[in-house]
Formats: sequence, C-alpha cells, structure tokens
Amino acid sequence: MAKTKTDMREAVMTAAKATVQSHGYNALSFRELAKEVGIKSASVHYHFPTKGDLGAALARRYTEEGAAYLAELLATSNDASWCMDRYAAIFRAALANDNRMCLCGIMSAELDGLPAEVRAEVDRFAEMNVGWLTQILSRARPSTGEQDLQECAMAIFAAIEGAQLIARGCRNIGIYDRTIRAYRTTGLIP
Amino acid sequence: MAKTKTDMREAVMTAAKATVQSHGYNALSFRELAKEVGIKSASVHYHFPTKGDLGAALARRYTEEGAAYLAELLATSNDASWCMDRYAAIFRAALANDNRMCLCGIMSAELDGLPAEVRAEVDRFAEMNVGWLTQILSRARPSTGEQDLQECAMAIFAAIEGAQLIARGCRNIGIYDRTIRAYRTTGLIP
DNA sequence: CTTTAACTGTCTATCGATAGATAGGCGACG
DNA sequence: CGTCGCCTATCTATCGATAGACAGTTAAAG
Repeated sequence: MAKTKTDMREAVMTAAKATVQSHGYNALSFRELAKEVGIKSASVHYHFPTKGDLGAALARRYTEEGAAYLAELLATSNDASWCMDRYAAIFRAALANDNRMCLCGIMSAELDGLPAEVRAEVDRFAEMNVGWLTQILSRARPSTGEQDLQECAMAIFAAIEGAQLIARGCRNIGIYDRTIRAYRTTGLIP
Repeated sequence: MAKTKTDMREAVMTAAKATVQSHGYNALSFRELAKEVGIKSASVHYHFPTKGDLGAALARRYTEEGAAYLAELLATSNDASWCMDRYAAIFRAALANDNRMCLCGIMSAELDGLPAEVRAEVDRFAEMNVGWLTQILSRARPSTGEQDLQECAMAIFAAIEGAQLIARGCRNIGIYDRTIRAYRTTGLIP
C-alpha cells in the first residue's frame, strides 16, 4: 500500500505542527520538514505551494480540532468547573509535551512575520476560544449579561495563554499549575 | 564631537530593542541593524561579538530599566491600586507603540532558538516582576502569607503578559484594555 | 487488448536572498 | 607609535522557491 497524496500531506502537517509549537513559525523550514517525513523539500512545495499556505492550513486545522474537542466537552458535562479543568489541561499538555506552546499563542508573538492568511487564522482561533468560554461562563453565571460574559471569557483566554507563555519561558510547568490555581482562587476562573 | 564607542553601542541597542519588541529575536539581523544606525554589520560585531551577546545585553538592560522604573513607582505612592494602574500601563504602551510586545514575553515564545545566556535573562525579568508585584500585593493584602502573595503575583504577571500577547495577535489594543478591566472586576488585580 | 496521452508524486539541480561571522586594512587621535 | 572605531571584502550555511526530468498510474482512443 503506497502513500497516497493525502497521507503525505497529513504527515507533513503533523510534523509541521510539532515544529511550530516547539520552535515557532519562523523556524519552520521546508528542508527540515521534508527530512522528517522522508521526502525532498521540492515535494513539500508540491503539497503546499508556499510557506504561507502551509501555515494557514496548520492554523486552520488546529482551530478546527480544538473546536471539535471543546464541543465534545460541552456535550459531556454541564459542570462549568469541570469543563474549565479540562480546558486548562489542554494548555498544560502542550507544556508537558516537550515545552510546546499553543500554536496560535506562539504565532501571536511572531505576528509581524506572518502572511496575512495565517494572521486571519490566529484571529479565528481566539474567537473560537472566547466563544466556547462564553458558553461555559453563561452556565456558571447565568444572570450575567452577554457583554460581561464575553469580556470575562476573553480575560480567561488571555490569562491562560499568558500562564503558558511564562511557564514555558521559565521552563517550569509548576509555574503554570500554580498560576491556574491562583486564577481559581481569585475567582477569575470558575 | 564624534560618536564615542558608547554612543554607537547605545544606538545599536536602542534599535535592536525596538526590532525585537516588534519582530522578535529571530528577526534581529546584524545587517538591518547596522543599516538603521548608519554603520556596517561588521562594526556591529565589534560592539557585540555574537548575536547572543547582543540579545543578552538587551534583555539585561531591559530588566534593569524596568526595575528602576518600578522602584520609582513603589517610592512614589503607597496606593497599590495606583501602582497596578501604572504597571498595566507599561505593557499597554508597548502595544500602543506599533503593536510591540514586552521583550521577555516575545522571547519566551521564541525560547528554543535562544542562546543560554539570553534565556537566563528572561528568567531574571520574570523574577524581577514577580518580586515587585509581591511587594505591591503585600501592601494591598497585608494579612496574606508570603507563599500566596508570590503565587498571586506570578498569576498577575502571567495574566498581563497574556493580555498583551492576545491583544497583539488580534491587532486590537481594546482587547488589552477590556481584559485588564476584567482582571480588576474579578479581583485578580487590586 | 493495446497504444497513447495525461496526470501524479517525487526527484535533482539550481536560483537569488539573507544570515552570522571573520580577516585584514585605513584613518583619526592621544 | 599604537590603539580605537569602523570599513571592505568575503566565507559558509541556510532559506523559500522554481524548472525540468522521471517513473508509476489512470483512462480514453484505436
């Protein structure tokens, strides 16, 4: 059974995702990527004509997979606190996995070097997260206005991304855990 | 009056700081840097033998200047709330200035490509901030234990860095403002 | 069937740009 | 004179991207 076009494309995207989460979009190299999946860089260009195409495809899939998982959480439990636990665990898992970061978090830092199509996907990821968090908050605080819910959701999203960023910077996952706990204690997170 | 060695060194560091805050450490180029300050790239190497030397000097100065400013705040007012306002304003100013980021925030995202001496400076910056925030918190909540104060200080630092990161990613400074306000409302920030 | 044509996925080879870094020279100044 | 600050010139490495060839597959035409 030979590799189909889709197989190779998947392999490239998987390797690229890991590289970006570890070293950022700028560190993504067609040559290195090709070496990892066992083809030549010219063949990577066959699947993704430009680096921007690859980056955008990566970010889009990342958002979609995240949205699917979060929807599953939402359908599994009505407990906002439990959902938030699982949510924070997603970002923790990236750190635990070789000190990786959220794809869109790391891309936000590299924003200036990003092609426009990649930036658009970064925005969509943030929107998706805030939307989900707003739903969670509306369960935990049903009497709160939509406006306030969204602001608080944005704050939670930013705070968790920040916790990941700083913990990564210090190469210390304990910082992430303690920070999330402090968010809970102060009431930022349900 | 010709330029002294110190003058040129200062000029290089100033330009480099702006570049890193805008585009990250990886985007820092000796050639571009030299062009900006009106010398040649070989001359930049005269002042900073390697890129790591430049990056570390940059981060060290950034931490020192920040510490000096924060000490000034601490000496100016006893009002924790006012100090926190000024603190949040520092990070806001970076965003307002061409969507720049905290030097150490952006370096945390690029951590893997950083020379060891630069990483060490990133750690020191975080420590310095947490130390200052702990002092502020001990004024606002004098009855709280040192352990809890430090955790909360770390949480505030991470949350503000995150707010800056996300607002930058969305190219929308309003997101920063609303997020900081939400931090206040929930009680994370005094 | 068989032949022919197109398509697919990968290859080799190469382009121009840019990176960090180094060797050695030149003029000013104390 | 000798050091200081900056220069020209150049090296090697790597980047994204492209052109052109080749083998394997598919499918239509005869």
